[in-house]
Amino acid sequence: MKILIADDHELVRDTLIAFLERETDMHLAACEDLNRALETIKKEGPFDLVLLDYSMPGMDGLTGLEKALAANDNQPVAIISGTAPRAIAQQALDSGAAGFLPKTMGAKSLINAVRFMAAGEVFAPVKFMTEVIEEEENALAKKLTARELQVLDGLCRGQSNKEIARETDLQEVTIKLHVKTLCRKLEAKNRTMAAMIAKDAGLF
Amino acid sequence: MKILIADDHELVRDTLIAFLERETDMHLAACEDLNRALETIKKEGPFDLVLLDYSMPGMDGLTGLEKALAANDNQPVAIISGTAPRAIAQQALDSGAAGFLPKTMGAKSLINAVRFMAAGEVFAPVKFMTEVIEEEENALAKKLTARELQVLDGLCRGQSNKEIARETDLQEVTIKLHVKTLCRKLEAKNRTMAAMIAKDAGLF
DNA sequence: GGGCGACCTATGCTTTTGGATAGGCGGGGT
DNA sequence: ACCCCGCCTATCCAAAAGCATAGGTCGCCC
Repeated sequence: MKILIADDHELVRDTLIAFLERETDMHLAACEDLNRALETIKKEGPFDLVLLDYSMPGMDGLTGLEKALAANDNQPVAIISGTAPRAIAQQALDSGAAGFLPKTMGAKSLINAVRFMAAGEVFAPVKFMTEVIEEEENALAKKLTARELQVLDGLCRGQSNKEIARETDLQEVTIKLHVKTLCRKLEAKNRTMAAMIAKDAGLF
Repeated sequence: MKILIADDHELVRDTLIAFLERETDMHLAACEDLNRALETIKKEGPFDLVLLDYSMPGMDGLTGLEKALAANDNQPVAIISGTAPRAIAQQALDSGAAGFLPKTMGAKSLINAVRFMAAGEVFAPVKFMTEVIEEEENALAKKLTARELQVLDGLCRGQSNKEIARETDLQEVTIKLHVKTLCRKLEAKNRTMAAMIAKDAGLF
């Protein structure tokens, strides 16, 4: 099993290699930026798995991923990152990455993840992928008052102002006011867009 | 490493055990329903991983999962199923399951998944979790004509009828018509609800 | 060739939204 | 005490959305 690791932090490369070599029978290669990685892939044939650091010279977001995938005959290429948020992880997977590894992962889990991806499976730590969603919820939710959230919930269920007014025991005009401030705070043009933004943020 | 497998299909139990014993050094136990599984857990102490079939006598949806988690000192308990849809998988993970294994998984991947979960990670096959979304997309999308999808896209971006009309080079009244038929087909009361339904279905 | 469904347009009408402007009430901070 | 802010209400108006009804083209299938 041939694995290529590309990361500009020498420490990360070395520990990763040391650990994988000790615990598995994998054949490892490493380099410190994308261009060298691409060269190595061309020279030493397709790897069973390529690990790319997300913030590494030459990566340019996810275009580096696509280049590596092309170079490696569409064999598994995964992204590894210490800082990238969950949204990047999702994008990476959508772009055909074999997985996404946050550097916060335990070493044992990492080995298993590597085995997984080399076997052709797609891997992403469920914890990481779901945890951060809650953060976003709060980030958006804490900008809104309790009332506004209540009204926003109504919007997301497609209720009219009148219906929301009945449910909240307020006047219809008041709901209009809240809808307007919601649109301002969420930078939405109208109620529908506000509802979509709330939905996108994982709220409700 | 101690693993307990509970499945009412003897064939599944046997092949699983045979495979895991041959490929790993795990100590395996097996039983054919939830009650026996709970007894085994109590008698033979906490397991490093418990695999529960989702449709097995005594499971009663996910309450069986919770019982097993309690019995096993909150050590990893995972759900394995051949038929359960992705929604169940999500619920299971939310309820504290260590993972979700569709029976369609390859044997090699399965071993890795077992290792993973025994190590305390949460596992779910990304392919499975995202694939099914596409099915739903189509189920909804194929009820709609091309035009209607085009209009629905506009709704989801919070556009007004007029804006959609400009983009599609149609009259505003025509957009109104499509919105109406969309609401009928999607069983929505208004444009906002239609947009939310589309979003929920994973469309756009 | 007739029927049917997707698609487009039109008119006329009511309801809902969205926006502006203005004011009252209560709590928290300076 | 004063001001600001969240919250609620009010009135007026214009725009957008929703609904009904009616009619036209086109392609497909029996």
